[in-house]
Amino acid sequence: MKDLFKDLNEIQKQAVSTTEGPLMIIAGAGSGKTRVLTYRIAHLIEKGIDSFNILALTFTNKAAREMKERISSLIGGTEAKNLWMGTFHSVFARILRAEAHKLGFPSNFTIYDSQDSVNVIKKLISEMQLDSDIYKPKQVLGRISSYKNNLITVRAYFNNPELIEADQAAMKPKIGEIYKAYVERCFKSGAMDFDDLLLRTNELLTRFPEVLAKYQDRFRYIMVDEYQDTNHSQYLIVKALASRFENICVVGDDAQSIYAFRGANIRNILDFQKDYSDAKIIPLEQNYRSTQIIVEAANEVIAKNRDQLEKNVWTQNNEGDKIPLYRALSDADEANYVAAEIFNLKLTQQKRNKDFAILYRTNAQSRAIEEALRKKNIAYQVYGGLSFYQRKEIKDLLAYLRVLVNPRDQEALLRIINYPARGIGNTTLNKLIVGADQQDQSINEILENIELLGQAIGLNKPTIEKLANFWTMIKSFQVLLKTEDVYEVAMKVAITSGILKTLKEDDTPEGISRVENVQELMNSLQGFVDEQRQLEDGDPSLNYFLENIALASDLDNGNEEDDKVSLMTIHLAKGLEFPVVFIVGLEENLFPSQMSLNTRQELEEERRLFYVALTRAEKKAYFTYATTRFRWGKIVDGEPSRFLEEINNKHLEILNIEFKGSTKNRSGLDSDLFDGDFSPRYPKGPNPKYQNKQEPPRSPQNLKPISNAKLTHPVGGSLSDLKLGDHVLHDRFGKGIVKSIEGDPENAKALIDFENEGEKKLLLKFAKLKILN
DNA sequence: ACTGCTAATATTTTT
DNA sequence: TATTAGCAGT
Repeated sequence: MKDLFKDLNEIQKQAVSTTEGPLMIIAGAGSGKTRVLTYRIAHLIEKGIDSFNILALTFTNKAAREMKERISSLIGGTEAKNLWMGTFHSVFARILRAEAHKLGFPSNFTIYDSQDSVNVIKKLISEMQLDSDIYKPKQVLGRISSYKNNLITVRAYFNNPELIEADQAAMKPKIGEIYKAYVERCFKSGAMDFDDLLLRTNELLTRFPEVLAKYQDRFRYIMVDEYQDTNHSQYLIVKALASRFENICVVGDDAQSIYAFRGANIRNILDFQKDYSDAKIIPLEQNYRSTQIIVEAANEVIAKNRDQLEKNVWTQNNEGDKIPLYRALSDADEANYVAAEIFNLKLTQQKRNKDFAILYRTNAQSRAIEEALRKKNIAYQVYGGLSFYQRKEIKDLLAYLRVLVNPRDQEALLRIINYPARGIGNTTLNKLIVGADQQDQSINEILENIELLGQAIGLNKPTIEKLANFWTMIKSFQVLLKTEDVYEVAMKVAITSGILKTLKEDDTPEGISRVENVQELMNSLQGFVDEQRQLEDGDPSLNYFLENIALASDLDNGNEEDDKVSLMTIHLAKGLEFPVVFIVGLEENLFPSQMSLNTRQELEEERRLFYVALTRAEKKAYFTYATTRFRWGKIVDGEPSRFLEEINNKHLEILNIEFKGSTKNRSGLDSDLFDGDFSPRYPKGPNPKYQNKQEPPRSPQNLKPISNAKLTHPVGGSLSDLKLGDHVLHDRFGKGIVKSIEGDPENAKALIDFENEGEKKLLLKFAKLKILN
């Protein structure tokens, strides 16, 4: 235990020690927000508040994990054990599992990701014989999502003439019908989508006062991070839970609100004082992260926004380097510049790969950069984009696992019923779907009794046979699940179902990488089982594994120890910091995005996004833009982003152009603005015409990012002579010291204090520990 | 019922 | 441009 207050400045101390009553902390970029939150929780626990009574909601699972670790290393011991900390989605998914039966859901309900949702909608649209050109599944889902986030249920929708008229005016009068069918289908499948996790929580808390009372009583101290990015649904949950004790602390920065597109409502933070009239407001304005130049440049840009709270972010840090601005001839040239610069800084300033981040507006921009980094042999990690768990081969295998847990999950069932091909075609499927509908049963129930019901719904003998075989196989997996661990079952599924065999038949590079991906999934299952078993309160169930991956973000999959350059969208970079940050693609119509140029609000969100990007940098930031770029398969011309002009030139180091910052004349084909004088400091990229000819074959390493679980073998042999004070090494948690050992030799547990992860109780039987002495 | 081709679609951001 | 879904032919 240490003196919590000595690491804090005066204002931070106030924020930490104000524990009672509503509190809003307006935390400017880099002002030590995470530190304040962790210290505040540690302080609460030290004061004697049971960690059981504390709820902390974060924006990513990664943030939650890191904070929890920091808290336990601050206060030591296991006092923080009962602390609930996680994203809205994961915390309330857990609560919903416990209470699901009240809402008519099974407790092992499936969580649909957006892909699943779109697929369901697509099927519904075709079942309803609607034109999918008018009802674009993605758009429809977006519409439904925004209803849900604003707590407009199906019934509320049909009671609201304005909404109906709006959809009619948009020539989409059937939206309500689709919404209704979608909700019913999800319910029937025992599934919730992302928005449901919040909407159903609201339903739970309003319909069952005793449930509300229970959680109100439990969560006496509530903290919400990134409050500026909460949506209405989240806002109502927080408000309901906090209304009894009103010990609610929200932390946020209106200047960093970047999720309006998915329903985030900046009013939540702007109106906090209206909701809690005795709320205290504490502004954290001193930036500890970035150089003066970075802070000033960021302030200059954000000042152009109209909607914001008054705030003055400042720093005592060094002035730092000016921000280089590089004008590239093409996206390839831009990428080569970035790669060359990283190469140089590594040589001249002993920087490591992981000191660098390259941030872009859209995922598609990573391609060119990846190529340039590969040419220079710089290790990198791309976050986001098509995630590992969205790959087809992975989704297929996961669909099997999902059906084992929740046989009602129709989406998963239909995905695998004829994969690998087993002669169950569309005709059969249609009969099944129609039959299930007529009998008012779900498809799995039909399959359960296929021998009896098969003929009734018009199936012939051989088909019934095939379906029965399929279902017998699924049931055998379910039996296996009772005795074997998740990894064993998944392995069995992959082999018995024929998935592995089918994939292995394809020996093209893509096919090989698919097999590797499945192997990788197996590794991560193995890792999951190992890790959960080692933890005293671990949960190695398949159900928990599936929930974890459904709610995992791509950030959760990186491996901190790897020395790699990070590539990600600016959205993903929120909350992170890096010594050197490249912000690339600073062009009009790209950043700000052309989709955002219609309204002031949208443009202001882009500007906040730029602010977030720039304030990720600690020591040095770089700007680049390209005058031509490959987009939609065409070369398009680009002009420098307006955000560049909003920065005072004295903060920029303009490399290879005459850049007239404040000029308003951006219309001329920039020949008069930027003539000649390309600095020869860096080699030019290849002529865009040729750039795809040389694409090196994608090495498999780059295709399997994700799992950090490597198949490891137990080290060190017998641990029976492990004793107090021993230094040990764990392949996941790192170095630690043995604090205590308990239990009989067969099931001995050891409490180990890890240097970086805090204390953990491990089962020696499973823990792969190496004694270091 | 399966295979291979054509056509459409995508590129704003994601729990 | 790159991927994928849907369709038509066998």
